[in-house]
Amino acid sequence: MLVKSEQAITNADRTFFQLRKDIVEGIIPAGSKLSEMELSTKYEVSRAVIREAINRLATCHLVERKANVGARVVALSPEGLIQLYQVREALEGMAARLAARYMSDEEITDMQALLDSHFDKVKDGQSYYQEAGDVDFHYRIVTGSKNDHLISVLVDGLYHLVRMYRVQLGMAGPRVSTAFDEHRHIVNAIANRDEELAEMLMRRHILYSKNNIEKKLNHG
Amino acid sequence: MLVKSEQAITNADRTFFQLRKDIVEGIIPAGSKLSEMELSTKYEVSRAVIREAINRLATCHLVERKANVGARVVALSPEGLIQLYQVREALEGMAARLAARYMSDEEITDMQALLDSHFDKVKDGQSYYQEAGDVDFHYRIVTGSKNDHLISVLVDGLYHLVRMYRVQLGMAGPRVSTAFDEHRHIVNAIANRDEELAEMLMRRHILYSKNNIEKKLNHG
DNA sequence: TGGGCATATATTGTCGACATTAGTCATTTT
DNA sequence: AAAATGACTAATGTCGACAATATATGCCCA
Repeated sequence: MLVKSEQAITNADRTFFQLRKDIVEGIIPAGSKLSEMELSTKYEVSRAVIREAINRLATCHLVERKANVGARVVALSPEGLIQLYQVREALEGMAARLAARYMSDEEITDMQALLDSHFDKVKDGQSYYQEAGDVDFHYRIVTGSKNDHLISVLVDGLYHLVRMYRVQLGMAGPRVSTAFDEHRHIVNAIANRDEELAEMLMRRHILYSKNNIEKKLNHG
Repeated sequence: MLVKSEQAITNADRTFFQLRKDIVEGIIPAGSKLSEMELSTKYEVSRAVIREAINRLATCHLVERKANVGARVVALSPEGLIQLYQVREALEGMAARLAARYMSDEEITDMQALLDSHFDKVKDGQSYYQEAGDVDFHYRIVTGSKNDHLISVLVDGLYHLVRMYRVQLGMAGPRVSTAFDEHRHIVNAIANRDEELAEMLMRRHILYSKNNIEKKLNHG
């Protein structure tokens, strides 16, 4: 897994990261109320830093805040999941297109190597790396787009919500081998600088993921 | 112009809206530093509300903040503009697709009427309404997508940056009549529930806009 | 008994003061 | 003389207390 450049400088940073982690992993239940006083005692910081952390979480769409009332952790719903994947399809499709245009040959080579190593690990049945591998792949494509807005919206925002759904609804996969083939085809399109195909394949890849998760939501 | 549902409840809200307005309209110059103390005296509120307002502006990508250093208004650049329109193309294309799927017949009828009224005004040469009409049209499509993420990212975030570029680089149009035809075609596609066409036309519409603005940037 | 109003309480919003950090400038040392 | 180091300054980060608001409680009245 890539080491994120998110480095906690200030207390507000640390508290924000910790709160986000606890929300994504369900330690703080979805839909629950966030009391500033309560959290400030629990995390041993002042209310000001809690407030800042909550405000940041609100911009990630991980909590919803109402003036003079307070903040609640978002509720997970099938509609929310569908909307999330609709946006992912649009943004990551564009990211793949831009990656095909802007990624350097070296970046592409690295990504191919990354895919090879992931393939070996998955072949050996190391299911632990499945999600990490998937995250890594999408992360590379997005950063390869060289588009700051795209990167920020996806990496700082949507991906945490995606992970929250995965963790709390227990979506570990499978769909591993087929997803790997799809990743390969996308990388090939990018290596061939075929923007059109890269975008189309990425959009279908995300559509398939959505359908897979929806199926689990309904039948599982 | 639609009345936005953004209602200022708290002082931080008011200060945030005011600051955003002043930044978008260039009253606070692009690239300039935002001093918390200075602003707190200027806007007659405490540093805490200024801090919250600045944090919110940072999530809109209107200012950039560095820990222990401060915040600066974003700098306008051709690359930034291109990146902005790349994201718009992806998101509004998807919005048009979803609008074709989810908008009610009544909403579509209203939108057609809106377009008619805009056409009359533009035909009479009321150039004042050109930008307002364009904003209105895109706003309807986005909200018609019924996708909260899409709506939030575009309406609360990117559109203000778009307006900042328009205002400060003096992009009033023309391209009015041709843009109107494009709007018509998009609405027709939505009325026909043709998702594929609606997305494609919207993406081309935004691409044309980008090319138009780029041309002005280079030759004007 | 049920509804509406006033009070009470607990939470959020706001503020000014203190702590900490980054940047600047002068001094010192090689 | 140039570079490094140290204190100084001015900004941001953090805190606890006060003010304003929303919700809950209980009382009064129809």
